[in-house]
This record gives sequence, structure tokens and C-alpha cells, in this order.
Amino acid sequence: MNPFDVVRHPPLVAGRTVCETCGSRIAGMCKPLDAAVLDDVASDSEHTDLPARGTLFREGDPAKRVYTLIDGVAKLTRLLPDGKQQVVGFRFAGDLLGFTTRNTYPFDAEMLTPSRVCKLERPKLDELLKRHPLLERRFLDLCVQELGSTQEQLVAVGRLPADCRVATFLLLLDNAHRIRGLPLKTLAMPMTRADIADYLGLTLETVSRTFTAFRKRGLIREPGHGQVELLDHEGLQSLAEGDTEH
Amino acid sequence: MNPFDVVRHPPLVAGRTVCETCGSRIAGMCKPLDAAVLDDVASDSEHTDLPARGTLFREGDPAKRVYTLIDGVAKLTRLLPDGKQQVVGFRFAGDLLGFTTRNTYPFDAEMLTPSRVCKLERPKLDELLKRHPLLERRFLDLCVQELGSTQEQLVAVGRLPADCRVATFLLLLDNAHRIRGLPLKTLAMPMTRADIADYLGLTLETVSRTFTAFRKRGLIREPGHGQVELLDHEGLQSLAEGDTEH
DNA sequence: CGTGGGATTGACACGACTCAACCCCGGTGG
DNA sequence: CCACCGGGGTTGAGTCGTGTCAATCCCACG
Repeated sequence: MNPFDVVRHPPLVAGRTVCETCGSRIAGMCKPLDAAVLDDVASDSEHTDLPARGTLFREGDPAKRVYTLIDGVAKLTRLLPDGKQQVVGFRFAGDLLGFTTRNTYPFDAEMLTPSRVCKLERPKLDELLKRHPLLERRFLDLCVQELGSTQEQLVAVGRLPADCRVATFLLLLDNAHRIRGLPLKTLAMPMTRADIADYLGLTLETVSRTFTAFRKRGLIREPGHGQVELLDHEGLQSLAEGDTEH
Repeated sequence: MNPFDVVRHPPLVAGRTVCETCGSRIAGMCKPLDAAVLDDVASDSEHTDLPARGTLFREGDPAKRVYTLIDGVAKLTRLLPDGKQQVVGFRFAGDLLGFTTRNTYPFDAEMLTPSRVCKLERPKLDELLKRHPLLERRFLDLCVQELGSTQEQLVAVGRLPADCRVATFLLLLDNAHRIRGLPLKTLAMPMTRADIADYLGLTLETVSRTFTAFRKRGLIREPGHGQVELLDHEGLQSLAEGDTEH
């Protein structure tokens, strides 16, 4: 059902590098932990399932837990007073959700597909952090990474025309699949045109028009609902870099 | 000369809470450190002066040092292949500059005023991090904070019309002065219209027109070059929140 | 006094938004 | 079984906000 739940990769290095509880290996908090620490974390964590459109938490809620997205896709949004929203990021299987040093979440987290998360209570996390210095370092890395991708998004939204922005989104999606070892020919794309528009600072109509333009130019194919195939990586790449030529 | 260098605040709490070497108290890495740690840091750090328009480091340079901006204002920019640039943030006295867990800087750092920085070699920082766990926690806090403000910026750039964006910028500037205890009637504004435009995803002409519109509406005054006075906080606030009314 | 960078202002073009109609498809219930 | 409904997507026509290009102004500085 969920396009992301079929995967089972071999460990990257010998030994237990995957958190057996949450399956996290790629981007989650467990990545650099050794077996002892993993057991420690695992004993404190617990699973929950959410339906598509389910809300994990809302902007302003007390940040009582951190989550690892075991499987599924989430969008993170900030709401404006007038009802418009800005998507500040998408999250995929293995990603960390809701980590912050503040005491409330800074955005909503809503699932785009039926999903499973591994949740960890904040006090337990704080204990773990005290016990395992490596873990704190890990969070720092993740935070720096997140900052980097938000800045990338900012550049796209601030300085690129519509078609270039859509190209960056498609490459982002492609990359999310690539680093997870997911099928790369046809990409699962559970987000609606409206989601993509809110991510790129456009309207859903503009996104829709851009997709059909890309189809006509032979840049992409859409074999079915919620799927894309990138036919011309080169072309998309040069678009994403701001080449408005041809 | 530099509008930010006149300040000398009393310590917030009793004891030595300000790094005597770098003067950092507000936002820099030294904030939560006790005297012993401060001495430790101070003995490894060193000062440098930069002229206005001086470059501290460039995107892609090996991240060999971290800096604390003792005094002055910096802009952080990402460059696009076609020459356009996006300002991903401004930094003020006391702020940390160039901290990352990656091995290259993700953006350029250019001074807008004559500035002084306190620099610390990366290997020494790594040692300090090992020796003082509190410091690592501090960096995590700073990173989370930075992420939050980048997301704010993203919302403004992605979803607000020009006048609302300019209002958010003015309030940002006001806040930067407020938390530093700097004069709040007339704010020092060392950035050019082009800098502001690159921060907000606009053109310098649009920024200029918006400023004159604000002047005519009585929202602001500009007593001199590089200075603004916010006459109607309320009005700017409601603009910044997306109220396009009146 | 001349020079150059920053800022302002105007005329115009164009890209993206708005509003609206329509299609497609899956689900639901009569 | 089929009519109805609603959500997502596409497409068109017209408007409007910004971008573009260019002229002019201001002022600090050499």
C-alpha cells in the first residue's frame, strides 16, 4: 500500500547498525549507535501507526516526544494567520521527526501516507542524551543537515522561476529515493499539487501547468497517480541550477 | 563608526558571564559557560578585524575555524550559477559564524560594516567540545534556533507579498537591536536595498518602492543613511503577519 | 570638482495568481 | 448497478504584482 514500505536493505557495515526497533539506519538518530546503546534506546521506545492525513503533532504543541519515521512520508508545515501554509520540508522513512531543544514544536507534522513511527518520550531522550554523548553529536549533525536543506529550499523559493523550482523538487524526491535504495525508475510521489505548491511558494495551478509542460517536453512521465518517472536528469538538473535556457 | 560598537552592557547575572575575550554574551557559544571553561576557550582564541565588504569565508571553503562576531554586521549568502544571490541570514554582534559539522562552509560570510571577530581553530574547538559537554549542547541550541529563523524567512519569502516581507525584515532588525540592548528609536541598518532584496527574494527596486510607501504611510522614518525608525510597530506587526488590509 | 555607489522613480512587460469551468476516478448509497 | 459526490487534477481567460530597463538624484569621498 505505502510505496515506501517494501524496502529491506542490508546493513552498511558489519554488525548491528540498524535500530531493530525502528529500522532506522539512513537518517535517524540511531545511525551511529553501537549495539549497547541501541538496546538502551529500544527499550524506551514504542511504535504507533497513523493513517494518511493523520497529524503527528501541531505547531505550538508541547514537544513531549521525538519520533522516527519508520515508514511513510510526512510534510512539515507552518500556518499563516490568513490560512495559507508553507511546507518547510518533507520527511521520509528513517527520518527524525519533532526533535527540538525548545519546548514546543515549531511546525505541524502531517502524514501523506499511512505511516508507522517509533516514539520516544522527551524525558527518556534527555536521559539517553546524558548517558550517550555520541547521541548528542548525532543530533547536532542532523540539525546541521536540516539547516542546509532548508537553506537550499530558501534559495529555490526566493530566486528561481516556477519551472526551476519544480525541477528542484523532483530532484529532491529522486535523491530521497536514491539514498534509501528505493526504486529509481518510477518514484513514489504521495504529495498533491497543492502540497508541492506550498513547498515551493507557488499555487497548485502553476505546479500543475509546470508538470504538464515537463511531460510535453519529455522531461518526465507520470505512469499513474502518485508516481513520477524522471526521463531527463540532465535537463532537470540544469533547470534546478537556474538555467532558464531552451 | 560601526553603529554596533558603542555598547557595553552589564552582565545579566552575577559573576563572569561574558567571555572577556570575545565579549560574547547574547547569542554566541560562550553564553552558558562558567569561568573555568571561558578561560579554556579564551586561551585558544584570537581576534581579527575586517573592513566593510570584507569576506570572512566563502561557500565551499574548508571549514577550518569558527568565529564569534564581536562587533559588526554580516550577511550570509548563497550564490546561484547565474550570479543571483540569496541572503540566508544576517548576523549581529555576539552571533556565532561559520559553525558546521560539515567540512566546508555552506555559504559566504561578508561583513556589512567594519567588524571584529574572535576566531577559534577547528581542531581546538573539537578538543573543547570533548572537554566540555555543555558546549556541545550549546551548539545544538544555536543550531535549532538558526533553523527556526530560517524557516520563518522561508515562510515570508514563500507566501507573503512584498510589503509584508519588508515588514518582517524591519521587525527582525528591531528585534536584533532589542535583544542586544541597543538603541531602539533609530535602528542602525547597514544593509543596502540590494541586500534586503536578496534576503527577501525581491528586487532592489521593489524594496526601494516599499520603503518609500512605508514612509508615506507613516510607518517608518529614515533620519539618515543606514538608519530607520519604526513609527508604527502595530502596523508593521500586522503586515508581517500577512494582513494585507488597508 | 569629478566620480561612483546607493537610492529613487517611471514606463512597460511578463510571469504567476485568481477565478472558474471541466475532467477523471474512486467511493458510497439508493 | 448506476447515480451521486468529493477530492485531485487540468486548462483557459483575464488581472495584477513584481521584474526589467533606464533615467535621474543624492551624497560621500578622493
